[in-house]
Amino acid sequence: MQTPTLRDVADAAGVHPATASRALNPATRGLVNAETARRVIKVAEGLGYRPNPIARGLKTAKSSTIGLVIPDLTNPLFPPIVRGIEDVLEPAGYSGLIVNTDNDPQREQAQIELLRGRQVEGLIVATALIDHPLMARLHTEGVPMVMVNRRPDGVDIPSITPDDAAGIELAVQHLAGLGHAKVAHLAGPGTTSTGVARLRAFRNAVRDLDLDTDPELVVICDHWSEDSGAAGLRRLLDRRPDVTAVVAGNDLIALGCYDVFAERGISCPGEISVVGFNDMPFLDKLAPPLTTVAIPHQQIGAEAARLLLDAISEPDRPARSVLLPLSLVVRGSTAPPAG
Amino acid sequence: MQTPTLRDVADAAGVHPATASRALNPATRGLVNAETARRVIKVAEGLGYRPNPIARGLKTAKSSTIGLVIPDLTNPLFPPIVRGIEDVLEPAGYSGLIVNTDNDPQREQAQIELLRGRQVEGLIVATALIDHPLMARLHTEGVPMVMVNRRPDGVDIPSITPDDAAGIELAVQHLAGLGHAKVAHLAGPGTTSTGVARLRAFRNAVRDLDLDTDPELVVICDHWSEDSGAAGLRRLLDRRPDVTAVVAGNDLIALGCYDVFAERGISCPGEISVVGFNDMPFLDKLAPPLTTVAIPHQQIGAEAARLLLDAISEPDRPARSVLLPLSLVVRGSTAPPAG
DNA sequence: ATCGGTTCTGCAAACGAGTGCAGCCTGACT
DNA sequence: AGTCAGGCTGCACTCGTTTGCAGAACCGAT
Repeated sequence: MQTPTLRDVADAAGVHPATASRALNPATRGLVNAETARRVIKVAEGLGYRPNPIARGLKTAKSSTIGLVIPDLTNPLFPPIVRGIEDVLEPAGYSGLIVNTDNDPQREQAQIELLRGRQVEGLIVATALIDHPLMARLHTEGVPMVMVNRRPDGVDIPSITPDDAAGIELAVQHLAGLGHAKVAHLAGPGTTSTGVARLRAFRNAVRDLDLDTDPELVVICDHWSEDSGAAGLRRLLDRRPDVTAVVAGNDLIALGCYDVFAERGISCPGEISVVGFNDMPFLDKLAPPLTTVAIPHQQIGAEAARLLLDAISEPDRPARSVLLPLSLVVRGSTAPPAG
Repeated sequence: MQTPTLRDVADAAGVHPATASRALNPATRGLVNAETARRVIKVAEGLGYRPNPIARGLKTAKSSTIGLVIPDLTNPLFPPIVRGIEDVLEPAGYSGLIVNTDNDPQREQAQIELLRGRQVEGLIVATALIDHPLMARLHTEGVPMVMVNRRPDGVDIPSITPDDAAGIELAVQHLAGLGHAKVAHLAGPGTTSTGVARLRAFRNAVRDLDLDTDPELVVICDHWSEDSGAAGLRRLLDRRPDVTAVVAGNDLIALGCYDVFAERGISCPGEISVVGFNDMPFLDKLAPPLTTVAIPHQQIGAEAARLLLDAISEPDRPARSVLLPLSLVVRGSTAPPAG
């Protein structure tokens, strides 16, 4: 016996499929006699009836599916966010379809095309660039979407981002408090909102705290990756070997620093302190354990999902954006400067 | 203008929808005049026609979707496997739907129910237990599925697993080669195939290499987790404080050992050497970098996806299972025993 | 007894694509 | 010229569910 269909239930209950449909759907249940409804429901349970979402989707033009666009699931930043998203989506009867773009715009476009082909009802996007024509276009086409972690400029799309400025301020204050005066920043790419926001916050912070404002203390990395971080630190050390502390754009960039420390025999935090950003898992097991700015990953995801579900159910509510608070996790990679 | 439908294409091309359908579908294209087909295809491209998979799925009873059942996406072992899977699924026109079970059988059942409700055409399951009635039932019901990483006993389901025995042998040989005689094993739970296979392999290896075979040197951990690993090592040290090397059931258990080392002031690898299993990302950044048995994560996923696609297209081909080769990655957590 | 109004149920038409079957046309062969 | 085969195309139905509309049954009020 195949999985029973609505018609089977209706036949077994002695009613018309339409009535069965109404009885089974909580929203329309009021239209049918309470007694009949009860009977239909009982029969449906007895048969183990599960409505076919494909058929329903065809009729209602809804897929109960939303697309998750991330750069790379393998990046430890994303799994917790994805879980946060799914934990909200699931009780709402939605499922998430994950695609990886590998930060390739071409691939991103293709993947989003694919998602739209699958009739997703909305998009949660973690690949935003500051200048992102594709996102702008989708937005004007009315595709419900929310950005996580990063956001494009000048487009009124709802977003959930960490409070980058506050996070960097926390990091710089911590280092200044330890006595560091020559603090550098390995910034993320200038094409991402997080990259520029953190850089701007860094500049403000060093100025406000009367630290060294030499522009040579800022190096912009090409990617949010270990390798780019390592390359950035090498460049920095070649220009300013006297630097005593580094605020990394994110944890991966900080990990790149560790590689350079090993390579050049620099002791951390003895000679140079490092602060990361994101608080990826297992950072506490590093040598030394990485001091970093912690963002509430799961909460970011959950909040994003909620926002998207809102946007889907009330399409013309104004875009709402949320800035999530974060905290500094002090571990072993920061210490007062030598001497 | 909404996304164009098959009827739109047909109208624009001046043919009947049925003809358009046949022209667009490579499998049936031979039935229509080559010239007509060309024209229809051209028009379809012009309009940006994308077949609606929901409608197609309704008619063909295929969803082009497969379910990925994993314990927890947040566990670093899984993202690479998932990527491997999706990299194969995508070109084949399939998408993966991920669910997390948190190792809760109740939740697992509910999630799988949900996946089946969404008409997935097959399942890739990473949550197998040795005794797993649910999987056995699904298998007899004819649900195409393949197991990754772990497999149930006594059921003829295709699976992709690492060669656990060979891996453990590699680890024990390495330690024996360094001069260790008192090697312990922190085994994973006996409810999982990997747990028992690795334990059995460990027992064989220590016997074959003439090492200490004291059963007290084996501790079975309740879960594949840091905490369980830490608890296991504490128990071990209380019984056999003279142990000089530990083969951990997996990397998380090994990480738990690191916690105990810190807690009790034990130096690694000075006093105790540790070998992990799986080669999760970033293990090389630990202090000390963890020696571990590397499994080809992406390849496991890719192979699993291929096997499943095969099983879907040829349902009564006999189940094929693959044992993937692995290698030992020697890092800093292993050294000759003191003295 | 008639009417108006509920309350419930059934009918039938969708949604977008796939497909067996019938029928058209063309061309070739007798 | 008539027949037949074969190649294309169109018709109409189907997948499982939802939903506007119509009609049945029943109630109370006139």
